[in-house]
Amino acid sequence: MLDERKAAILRAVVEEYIDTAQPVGSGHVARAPGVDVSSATVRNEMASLEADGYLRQPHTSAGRVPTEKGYRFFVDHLRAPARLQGRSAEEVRDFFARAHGEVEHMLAETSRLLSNLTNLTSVVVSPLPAEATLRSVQVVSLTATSALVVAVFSDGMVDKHTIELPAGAGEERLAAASAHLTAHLGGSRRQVPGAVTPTGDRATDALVAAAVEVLSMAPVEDPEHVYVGGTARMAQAFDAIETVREVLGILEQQFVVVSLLRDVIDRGLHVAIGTETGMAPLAECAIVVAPYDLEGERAGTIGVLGPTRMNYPQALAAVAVVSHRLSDRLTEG
Amino acid sequence: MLDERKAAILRAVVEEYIDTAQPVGSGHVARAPGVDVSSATVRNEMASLEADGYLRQPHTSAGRVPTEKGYRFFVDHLRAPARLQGRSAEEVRDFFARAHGEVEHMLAETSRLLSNLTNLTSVVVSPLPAEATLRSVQVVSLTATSALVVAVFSDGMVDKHTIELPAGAGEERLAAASAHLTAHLGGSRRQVPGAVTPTGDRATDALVAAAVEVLSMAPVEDPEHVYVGGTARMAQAFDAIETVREVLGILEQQFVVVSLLRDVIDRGLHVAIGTETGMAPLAECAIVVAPYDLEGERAGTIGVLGPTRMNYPQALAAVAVVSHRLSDRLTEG
DNA sequence: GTTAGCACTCGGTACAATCGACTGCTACCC
DNA sequence: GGGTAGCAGTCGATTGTACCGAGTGCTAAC
Repeated sequence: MLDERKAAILRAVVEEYIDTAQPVGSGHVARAPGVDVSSATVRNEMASLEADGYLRQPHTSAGRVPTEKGYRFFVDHLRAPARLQGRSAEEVRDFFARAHGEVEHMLAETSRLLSNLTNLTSVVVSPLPAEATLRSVQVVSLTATSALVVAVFSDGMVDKHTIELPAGAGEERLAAASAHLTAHLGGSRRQVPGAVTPTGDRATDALVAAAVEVLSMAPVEDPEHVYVGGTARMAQAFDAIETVREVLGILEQQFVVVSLLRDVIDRGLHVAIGTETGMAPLAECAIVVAPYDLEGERAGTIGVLGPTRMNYPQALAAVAVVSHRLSDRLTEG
Repeated sequence: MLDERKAAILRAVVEEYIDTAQPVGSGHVARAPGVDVSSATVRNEMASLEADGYLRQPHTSAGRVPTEKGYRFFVDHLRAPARLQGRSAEEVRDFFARAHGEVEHMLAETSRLLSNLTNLTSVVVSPLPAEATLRSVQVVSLTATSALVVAVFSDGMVDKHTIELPAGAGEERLAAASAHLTAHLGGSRRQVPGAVTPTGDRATDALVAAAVEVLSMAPVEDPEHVYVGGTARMAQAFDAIETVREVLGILEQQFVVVSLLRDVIDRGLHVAIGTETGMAPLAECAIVVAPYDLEGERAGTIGVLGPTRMNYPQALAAVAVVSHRLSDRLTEG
């Protein structure tokens, strides 16, 4: 553990570096509020902090830069939980006041909001629909030989799958199949049972079986949705174009992004810094995440992604407030 | 119009520049196949091409670089319509052979395919559903006070909207409303009429009216979908990070992207180069687009976006082949 | 009309000198 | 003993200079 003075110096270095992106010298730190010693003393302490792995010197005769360990200490020992700035708080309030429409639409907009608030790239993962129950199944003919199986879940999600129409399936059979499916599958979870009791009518049963088949393989087809916003801000954060390219490459792989966020949450973290993310291309990035609830249950995750020298207090505050408000909005609306 | 020799020289400059991204000198051009004159002659011709605005000199003692006008001439006078490379053609065939699932899913995958084929950023705009007719409307209760209105269209698209449930709307009323809505709206276009003949039952009519209201304002809520893929490749194309940032900023505004593509198509173009795109931040970009059909009607648009020095023959071939195959797949499947 | 040859231009690179923002260390002070 | 002032030293960044080479325009010869 660091004594109070070392902590204050480390804090000053991190804050200054976040602000300027330049190595921080002892002079600047000595001038910082909360540090009331001379630059010489600061130098001694910084040498000690470097020995302990909190700081790093890009080269002799340069200032210090925080290491991952340094950032980690910084976020673990933030003074106040940090409220959102006046303007930003207002923006969030306005947003949720006029938020409306379907869940998907709102999540997409939320991603935009987060990105605007933090000036970082944002990620919103849609709810894991494990908790939702099936409310209705409808088979609607499209052409003479194909139909659409539409399943409505209690959380407002809709799954759809095209099927080939078995021969001899008239409108009345479609209606019968729809009614039968809704009656027998209604209330079940996303994982639909593999078979349903027969209706007695041969052609209807063929329809029902086809519908059940596509419904039961739903999870493969339709993974959780990810809304990524503000990728352009990634290009501002780094001046090495190669880094930008790598990070964008990661962001394009939705599956990777989802498991990244889930992984961080599962480890009980709110912040993952550099290699803590477990992904090599994100060595120079950090993510700040928070889960959001739907009807009291953990549903999805929101987060922001930026350079390790992001403004952590601001990002934490934004993510926390938005996840909170989003939870409220989703369960009440 | 350019004589044959000037055209050959211009072509050589463009091809070399696309390949190397370096200003092209007279020596390289003289050595190019199809140009059988000395470098001195090439110099004279290049000076003339520069005077006519086809080429540009970054500085006095540098080689030449094509201008927008130069690229334009190049694409307008391509020798062969250019088939796709062996490997790529195979990739496209494989893709459409195993393509399956819903339209949305296929379009998203198509975007990935295009991006892989061309090594550029790709854009796929989903079909304008003007031609689709309404097949079924279903009102499904979610909670005690809210329900979901699910509309199924003949092209397999599904619209959904949550509504507040009027008091006293039991399951049987929901069913009645669903049946009534399907009966009276079935066959209509995306633009739903503002009112429907009453059923005679007060509570059911309230439900029907609420459903019709959200359905008729559908276009505002749910604009055409855009699938953008391979944004990471944008970061490879430019070394000025500022350019990357601006272009990514554009790509995040779905509405802008949609109207950009539509605008190009409407002008009867397949390629828009630099300022031809009409967007200042895309001054260093070019786009190659093609419409695709659904049941014989123009439906949506696909395209690629890259630097003005992209490989036009390859991009044109890829976009053409993919749009063609996609049209086939959509109308047959 | 084409081409060889030549003088000239100018960006890029390599190298040296200088500058300045740092550091570590030592000596001194309370 | 802990804190501090002062000083010598380090090293990236900047500036200046010389040079190289790719490429040009022009002229004279074929």
